[in-house]
Amino acid sequence: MDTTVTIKDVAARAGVSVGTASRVLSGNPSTSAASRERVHAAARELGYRPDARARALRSSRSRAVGLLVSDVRNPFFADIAHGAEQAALASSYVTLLANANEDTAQQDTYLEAFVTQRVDGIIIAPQGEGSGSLRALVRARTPLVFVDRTVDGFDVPSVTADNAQGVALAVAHLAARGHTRIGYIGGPPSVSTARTRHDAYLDAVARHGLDDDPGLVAVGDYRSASGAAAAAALLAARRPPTALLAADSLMAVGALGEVRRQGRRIGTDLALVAFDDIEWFRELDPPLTVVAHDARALGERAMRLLLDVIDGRPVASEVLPMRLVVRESSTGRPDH
Amino acid sequence: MDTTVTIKDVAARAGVSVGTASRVLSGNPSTSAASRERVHAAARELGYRPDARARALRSSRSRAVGLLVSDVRNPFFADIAHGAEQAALASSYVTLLANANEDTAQQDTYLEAFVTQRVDGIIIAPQGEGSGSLRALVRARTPLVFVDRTVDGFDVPSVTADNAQGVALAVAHLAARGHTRIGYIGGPPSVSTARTRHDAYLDAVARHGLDDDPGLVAVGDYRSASGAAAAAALLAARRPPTALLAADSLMAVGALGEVRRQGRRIGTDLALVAFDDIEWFRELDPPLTVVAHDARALGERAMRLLLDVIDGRPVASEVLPMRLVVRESSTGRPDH
DNA sequence: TTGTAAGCGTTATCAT
DNA sequence: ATGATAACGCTTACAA
Repeated sequence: MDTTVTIKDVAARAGVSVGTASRVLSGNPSTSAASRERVHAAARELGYRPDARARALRSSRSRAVGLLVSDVRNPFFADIAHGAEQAALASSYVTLLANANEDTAQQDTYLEAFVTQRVDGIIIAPQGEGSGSLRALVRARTPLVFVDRTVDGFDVPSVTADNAQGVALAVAHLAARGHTRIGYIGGPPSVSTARTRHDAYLDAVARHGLDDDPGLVAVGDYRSASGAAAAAALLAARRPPTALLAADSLMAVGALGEVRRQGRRIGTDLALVAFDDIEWFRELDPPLTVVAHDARALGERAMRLLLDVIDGRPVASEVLPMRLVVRESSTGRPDH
Repeated sequence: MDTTVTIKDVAARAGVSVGTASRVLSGNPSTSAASRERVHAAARELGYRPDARARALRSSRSRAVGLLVSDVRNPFFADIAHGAEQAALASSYVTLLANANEDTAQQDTYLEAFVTQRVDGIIIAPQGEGSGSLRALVRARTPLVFVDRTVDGFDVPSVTADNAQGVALAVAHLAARGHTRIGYIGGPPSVSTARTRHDAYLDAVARHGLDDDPGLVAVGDYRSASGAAAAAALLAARRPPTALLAADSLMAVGALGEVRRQGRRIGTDLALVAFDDIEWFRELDPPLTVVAHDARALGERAMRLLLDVIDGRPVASEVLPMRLVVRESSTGRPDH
């Protein structure tokens, strides 16, 4: 029996009007202790569950927010999602998690779905340049927050990591250990983090007076296979690097595999530093040195920012620090 | 300007009644070519986005489904979520993804949220024994499907993997390579997959006439740290195992780390077989032999099943096969 | 403090 | 095929 209990049933059982029932249930102070008592009792007995959609329709607040990440299967974004979700839950918001799957078309599909669902706001780790749907959202003044990545020309509050600092730390660490030829495996130029990290790499190389051979740079797409390909390209060069810096965890894993297939050993033959601290990176052989950001905090802060925007509070973008975690992949003695 | 375009605006612009506009927009055949033309044009020009909440309120179908996984940060569940989401999208359903975070209380919180949102159905990878909320859902005849795990005493259609077969394959493989003492790192008994796998292990050990020493079994909680602890316990035994079978990917990673810390080498000193094929398992050193299931297919099939239930079509539970992927972690020569 | 009633955006019923 | 109109479950003026 699909007997949905409505507020009407609760009111009837409590012997009050629906108006009173509604006021009690939504915490309106204009209620007597007596009716509060009886309404709550009735609701409990009937197993009443308010209909969020009806509520939203009338009050034009859905208490639902959309979160669009570029790839849920990337542990980094899974952590962001986790952090954001927990923060939303704490403010009794529901999170609709969508997965763009590194695909601009799917990103737009989901943005449309969010609009259709009339979410109160959206957090997005944007793909490439701003799509039409994204532009439309900004024009419609939909509460919006960027997380991890940004898009040029969009005036949207964001929570990002200090990527430039992260790269600087990594390069300084490798330089201090005597490396002068640091190979860089970058991400897709369409993503803001990839651009920032690449620039920071060039900058740090110059500042430390290291080799700025363009052959030391290879570009991937933030996926495992591209990291392997990039590593292969860098190592095949006439004068190969003695250290590798990978701009993303999955590409680092790919590079690791490629190096092993070539019969060389990370940590001793070749140093490796990766972005993103994934839980199991410390379990690899050898454990990986990483430039880490707190992905969970990133998601949490982004959600708080979004709720501020929704409530009309003033907001400012945030940049979270990165830190270097040194493990064996970069401390074995390089063979040069 | 928060100018939300409603169907009323569209109707006015098209010069028809809202009834006609609604019929056109929702594909009702009782419409003339002329009005179809004009309504669609008006909708396009105005940038009309139907309000899913209002639609759901009136039609009592939300075209939204809930998906509750036990841990989004576990790659296995991320893959399930991905598969389910894609299948939902193909039938123009929206997926609300929630994360129980291996916590029964949060599981209930989200189940409540799903009810409040009036989703059309729910897919769940259940925690422990059936909670009150879960029981309430069954009683209310909410369309429900279990994925990966089941709960005893609940008559709910499910999509699971053939865990018994998977364990049998793994044990047969190790037995064929001469191992007689296979250490087993099991999951929490509160989870159905853990129970099934444990039983299958005992069964296979008996069938192959291997050592059934109770000291060869250790129990973890499907998280990395517990895998390390379990491995430590097994290896500290008077007569340690020559091979390890881990009932979960994260515990396998933990075990890997522990073995390395003890200065022993997986593949040569000790064989290791893990459950779940994670993308980067093949990049580990050595690459891991796994018992694999297609997590994405699991999610996809579960979603199809759910949509069948929602539409009142007859359904039957499905069991997907597992397969053994042999890599170096189990093929190095064991030292016995 | 409480009841009454309008209305949120949409679909469904019933005439026409 | 189309137009009025009621209804979905809820919140919120407005009166009382």
